[in-house]
Amino acid sequence: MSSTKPYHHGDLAESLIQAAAQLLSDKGPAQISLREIARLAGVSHGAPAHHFKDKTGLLTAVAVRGHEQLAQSLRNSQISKPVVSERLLAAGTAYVQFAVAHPGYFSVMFDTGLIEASPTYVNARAATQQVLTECLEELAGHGASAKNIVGMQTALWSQVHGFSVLWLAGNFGATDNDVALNELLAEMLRSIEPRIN
Amino acid sequence: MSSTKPYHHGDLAESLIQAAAQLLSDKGPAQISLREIARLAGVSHGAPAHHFKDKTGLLTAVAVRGHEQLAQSLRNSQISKPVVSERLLAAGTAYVQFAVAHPGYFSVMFDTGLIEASPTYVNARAATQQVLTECLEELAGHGASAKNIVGMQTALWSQVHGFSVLWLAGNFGATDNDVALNELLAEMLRSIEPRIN
DNA sequence: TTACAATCTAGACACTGTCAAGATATTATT
DNA sequence: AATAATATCTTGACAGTGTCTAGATTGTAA
Repeated sequence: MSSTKPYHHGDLAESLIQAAAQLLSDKGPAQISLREIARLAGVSHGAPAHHFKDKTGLLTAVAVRGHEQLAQSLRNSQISKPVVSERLLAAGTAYVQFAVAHPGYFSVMFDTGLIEASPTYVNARAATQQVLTECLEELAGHGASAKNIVGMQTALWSQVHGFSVLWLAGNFGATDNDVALNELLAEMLRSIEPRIN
Repeated sequence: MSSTKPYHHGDLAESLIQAAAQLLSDKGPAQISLREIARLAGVSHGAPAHHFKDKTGLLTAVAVRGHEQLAQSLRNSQISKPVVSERLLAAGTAYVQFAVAHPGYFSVMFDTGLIEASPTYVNARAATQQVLTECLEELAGHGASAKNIVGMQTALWSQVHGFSVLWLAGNFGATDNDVALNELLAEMLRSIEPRIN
């Protein structure tokens, strides 16, 4: 029986990313340590160094993973919504729902003080932004100018990002009330409309 | 001449808040230590404990100070703008300009992982929110319902907060280009309009 | 003047991130 | 198949951190 764990882990890099995401979700970026992540993954405190340059490197990998998942969520949100205005609402809702469902990932995905602007990260972040851009570009056929698109993407992105941050920080009341969240979010997204000029 | 510094500092609490704000602005919340703040204030590493419970307590005091200043900036932004739509634009611009001008304060003002939800802090944060509410309430006389006000405040706050966060994180390009900031911000605020229903 | 309290220093502790050296396992080469 | 080279992981060390305790210094009030 003696199932002593092997000296080599198998897929430690992946385990570390998942352990980090778990702890980030539980305690937030300010309360986690690299050594605790290693303990949760079942390895010694020095092991992570062979897969990630340092703590920042690991958190950057977590951020990249988060962006990949967020971009995918945004893409999926579009498919079943043929109407443009509905599509914007669906994408915005998907953005916020991702942030609330994965606060661990979300907490590092845009924090330049915790992560590193590596090419991989910059690309992953740009991919997320690209989905939002595509989402807005369809409005061009409805009278919006190219310059107007920039302002509207900035508006949509800022709005759903700000809502996510403020919600997670408890500025809109209890953070675990999904019904209240969806109501307030819909209320917010309904309270404005794109101005085509 | 021997101007040896006195054993008692004089106003250490205030000096610690300012030293913390300085370092927060320079290096961000993740890279600062309580001991370094104490060194910058010219006292030993144990001194802060007599004025703030712990590191979280000091950062909370910084957050309170930040909210006081932001609320004041928002109030000042309203006075010279009699037209409602202009007033919203002025308040939103003031919010973002505060965030960019005082990134140290802004970095802790909404971070529940770094600060403590003390009554003082909650009150200071509520005061900021109250200014935004007053800003929107004037719209009620122009056809907006009370329920609609909630959505619109959420929209305005989320938008300017999200813009601030995304800008500071470098998602809109260089973070030190004030001209580009004001252009993009105006473009964003112009790209939507309140929907009165 | 003398207690008393407030303020600050100094030392200790466990914990952190990172580095270097060594142990163990896998892969490549012959 | 035997051996060399590489990748992976452990262990120990180091300075730095937050926080606690005890003691030194100063201000205040009786």
